[in-house]
Amino acid sequence: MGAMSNVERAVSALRQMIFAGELPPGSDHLETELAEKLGMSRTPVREAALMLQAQGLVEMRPRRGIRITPVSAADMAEIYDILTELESLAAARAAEAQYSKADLANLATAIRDMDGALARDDLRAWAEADDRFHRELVRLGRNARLSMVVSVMRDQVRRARATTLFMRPKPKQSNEDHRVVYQAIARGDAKTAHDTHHAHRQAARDMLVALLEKHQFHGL
Amino acid sequence: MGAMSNVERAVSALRQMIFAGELPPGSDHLETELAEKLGMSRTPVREAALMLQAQGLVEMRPRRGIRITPVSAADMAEIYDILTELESLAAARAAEAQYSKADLANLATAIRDMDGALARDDLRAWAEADDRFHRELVRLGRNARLSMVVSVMRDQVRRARATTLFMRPKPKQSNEDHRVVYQAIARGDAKTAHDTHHAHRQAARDMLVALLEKHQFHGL
DNA sequence: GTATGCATCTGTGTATACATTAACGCATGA
DNA sequence: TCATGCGTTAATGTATACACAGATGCATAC
Repeated sequence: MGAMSNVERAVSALRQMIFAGELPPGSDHLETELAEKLGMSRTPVREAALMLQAQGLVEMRPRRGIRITPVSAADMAEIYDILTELESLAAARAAEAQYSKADLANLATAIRDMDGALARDDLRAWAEADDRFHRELVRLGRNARLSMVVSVMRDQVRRARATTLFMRPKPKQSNEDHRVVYQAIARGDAKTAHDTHHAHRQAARDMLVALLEKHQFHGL
Repeated sequence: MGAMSNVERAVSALRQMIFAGELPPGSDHLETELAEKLGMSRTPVREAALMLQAQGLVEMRPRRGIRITPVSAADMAEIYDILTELESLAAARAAEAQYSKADLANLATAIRDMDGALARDDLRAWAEADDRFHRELVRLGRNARLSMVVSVMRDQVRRARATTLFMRPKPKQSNEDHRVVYQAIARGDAKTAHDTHHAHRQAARDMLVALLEKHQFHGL
């Protein structure tokens, strides 16, 4: 049943609290404090923090506590640059892999869901489906390490998105792009898949960074 | 003096032992065993292992010990794909940054050192200077996260290189490429810097993967 | 000879204790 | 008022203890 160690529990709990904003960016938390809150001893909390530190979600500073890493607009630019390159590579590789329509079903579904969510003005559902599309795209690229790096970066993006989702223009062009990428992959056109996705991400990057800078979220 | 924690000591010591082949890929080691060898208790060893695990150098499997991650030819292909994309981006960004000749001194030195090493047939010195060139290139790209990801990937490459260095053809084209990249950066030509470096890395990838497959280093 | 179950044993996951050392406040002096 | 130094306090880094669970080997049954 409880086939889950305390370390794993601590990792999920801390992640959730960070994404929910319960542990705000820039805030410090003592190991003892978190241990008590999670109902376990310091040891698993420390190990969990170590893992989250490796993913850039927290920083452990001796005697100052575990700090929830703040993410500035400049940081987000860095992150998006990496995402752009790696996801585009994944798109190209996916196109080269000669997938069948069936293999691409998840992609198609995600696109449809985004359309639906957009029609209903349901931005949360849109964001969820968008995430799903990008995750699936990377998976199809068949590079386990790339997937891991991307997922770490995406975690950071998600933190920023929580606050910017309702400030940004409606993602209309976005779905056009997804469709082009999908079709390019379906017909094995690696260059188009790559370049379209690259432009897609770069546009998202510029929009988001501008938004963050404008609203001076210099350390969210 | 000893302003270095046991965890830090354990991390360096383990890294060194891994790179030196003293802890061979695929081998398992109990926490107690390593703790004794390093002259400390299990706690810092565990924490060090956790960090190295996040970098993909070891895997901790309950009750089976700490395994030194083996790297197959397929793994190396994955790793090089990531390196190729991210380093090329760094090259492009470096070109955009309008660096002065003085800023690029380290690059120039590395290239000169490679020339010298090649003339003396000193492959070790060549590899060291090559590493230096690539590290500096990434640094000039000014993306801290990218630098970290690349450095993790490069650690893996280094492990494979140790065994393949003396099997590969003399890296002659290599230095031509470096020179072109350098000049492109110097004159602010991002596209040439990017594309040249991209091709450079891809060629290295293909050569190395072929070499590894041929010699059936299926888990070194 | 092979499969199945059980007992043993050992390594890990976690809690806890403790020494160290950096941060903080206060007092002292300029 | 502000800087400097010292003592106190408290958080961490590390060691250690211990319970649990999974692996291993053996015995037994088929």
